[in-house]
Amino acid sequence: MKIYNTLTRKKETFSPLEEGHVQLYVCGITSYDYCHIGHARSGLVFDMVVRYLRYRGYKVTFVRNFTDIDDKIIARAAEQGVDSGKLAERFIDEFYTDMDALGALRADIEPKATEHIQEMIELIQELIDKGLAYPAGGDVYYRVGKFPDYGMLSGRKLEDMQAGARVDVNEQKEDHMDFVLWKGAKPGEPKWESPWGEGRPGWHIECSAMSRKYLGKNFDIHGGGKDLIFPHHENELAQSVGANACSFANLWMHHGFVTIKDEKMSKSLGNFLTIRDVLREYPAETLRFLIFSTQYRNPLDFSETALQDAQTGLDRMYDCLAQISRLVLAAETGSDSLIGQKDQKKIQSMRQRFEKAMDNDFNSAQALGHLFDGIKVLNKVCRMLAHQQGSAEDLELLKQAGATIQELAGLLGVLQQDPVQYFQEKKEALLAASSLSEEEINALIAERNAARQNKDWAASDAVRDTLLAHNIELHDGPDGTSWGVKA
RNA sequence: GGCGACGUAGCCAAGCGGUAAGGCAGAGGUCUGCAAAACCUUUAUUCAGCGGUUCAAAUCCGCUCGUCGCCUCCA
Repeated sequence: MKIYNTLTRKKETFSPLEEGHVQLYVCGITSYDYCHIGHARSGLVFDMVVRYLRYRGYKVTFVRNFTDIDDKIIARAAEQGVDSGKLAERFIDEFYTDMDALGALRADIEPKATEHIQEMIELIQELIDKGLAYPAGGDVYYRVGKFPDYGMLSGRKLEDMQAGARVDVNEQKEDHMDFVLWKGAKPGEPKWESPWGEGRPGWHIECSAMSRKYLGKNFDIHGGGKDLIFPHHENELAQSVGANACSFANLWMHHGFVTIKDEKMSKSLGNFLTIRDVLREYPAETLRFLIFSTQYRNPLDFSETALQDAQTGLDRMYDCLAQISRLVLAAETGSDSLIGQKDQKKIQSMRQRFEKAMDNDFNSAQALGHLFDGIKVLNKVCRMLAHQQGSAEDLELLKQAGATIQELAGLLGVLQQDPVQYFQEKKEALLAASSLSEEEINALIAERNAARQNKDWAASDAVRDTLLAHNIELHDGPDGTSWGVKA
C-alpha cells in the first residue's frame, strides 16, 4: 500500500511499526456547534481508511479526540449564557448523532481534552525542564527557536513566517512565533490547577499528550484536514518530538477541503452547510458516495448538482444489484454458458482492480470507477440471461459478482442495503409525498389497460399524462405495466 | 509579501514516462401502439499556454496565465 505523507511530500510504501497493527490518531472536532459537510468528509475519509486497513488484514487502533475546552467553546457558552462544559458535551452528542447517521464507525478510543489535564501538565513540565518552554505571566509558551526542525511538516521557515506574520502582539512571548501551551485563567473562565497557576491547556498540547498516552511516543499515522497542518500539527510535532526526543507520527495524512463554488467551506465565510441540512434532503449513502467520488486529498466542490449526480450513480449501482438478485431467484439454467471470456475476466478482476486503486493512496474515485466498469458488463450479462438460459455457472458468477460489489462498496460504506428493498423503500417514501394513493394509481392503470386493449390510444395516453402530472411514471414491460415515482 | 496545491470532454473525475478509466448530461439504438423508464453503443488525435529533457510526456523540468489554500480559529 502506498500512502501520501505530508511530511515527505510523497507517496510512501506503508508499513506499520508493529507488524500487522496500525496505530492511527486523528484530530477530531472542537465541540461548540453542529458539524458541517467538511467534518463529514473528515469523519468519512478516516472511516474509509480504517475499514480498508482492516480489510487488508491490519489490526487498527483508531484514536480520535474531542477538543472540549477552548476559546471558541468558552465564547459560545458565554454568548448563550450556558456552562461551557455542558455546551461542549452537548455538541459531542450532536457529533455522534451526525456521524451515526452517516454510518461512520466510532473510533476505538475517543479521549477528551478535559479528561487529560494531568497528562498535559506533565508534558508541559517536561518541555520546561528541557528548556523548550517557559512560563510567563501565568501562561506557558513553547520556545520555537529552540526546536531546529520547526516548520518541517508545513514546509516553511521561521524567518519567512516572521516576515509576513500576522500574529498578535504579545508582550509576554520571547518571540512572536512562540505558541501557548498553558493559558492562565481570566476571571470567570473554566480553570484547572497547575504549577503555573490556575488555567487551561492550549489547543495543541492535548493531541501530544493524548496520542502519547494511547499510542505511545512513536506511532504510525496522524491525520486531519489540510488546514490543521499549520499551526496545529506543526506545533504538536514540535511538542512531541521536543519532549520525547524521538520520532512522532511516521506518516501524516491530510484530506482536502469541501468547497462551495470553489471556496473553502468555513464558519468564518458563512458558506457552510451542516450535515443535518444535507441529510434532510438526501440519504447518507448519497453523501458518502459523493465524498468518495473524489480522491481524499483533492478539494471536493459541493453542490446540489453534484449530489444529484451521486444519487443517480448510486441508483444505477443498486439497479444492477436488483437485477442480479431477481435473475438469480428466477432464472432457469441450461447447459451452455453465455458469458464470454472477456466479460468473465472483467467481472472476476473487479476485486483486484478495486484493491489496486485503494492501495494507491486510497483512490476511492478510481475504485468506484472499476466498480462501474464491472456493472456495465454485469448489466449486459443480466440482459442476456433474461432472454436466454445461461448455465448454472453463469448464475453463480453473477451472484458472486453482486456479493463482491456489495462487499467492496461496503469499504466505502455504500451499497449496503438490500437492492430490492432499497427501491421499494424509495418508492414508498416518494409515494408518501405524492398526491395519489397506491389504490388510485392501480385503478388508473387498470383503466388505461382497458383502453389499450381497445386500442384507444388517446384515452390510454390521457391516463398516462394524468399520472405523470402526479409524478407517477409508467413502465410498460413484457409482463405488464409497473410504475414508479419520479424523484 | 512568503510557502504550497491544482488546471484533463458541457459538468464531475481517474491517470504518477509507454500512447486518455469511470460517473452525470448529450446523441444514436433495443424495447414500445407511440412514449417513458431501463439497458446497449457512442462522445477528448488530446490533457491551461509556451518552451525543454526523452525513442516515447497529461505524466519529468522551466517560464507564463488562471483558480484555490495555508501563513489568524478552522476538517
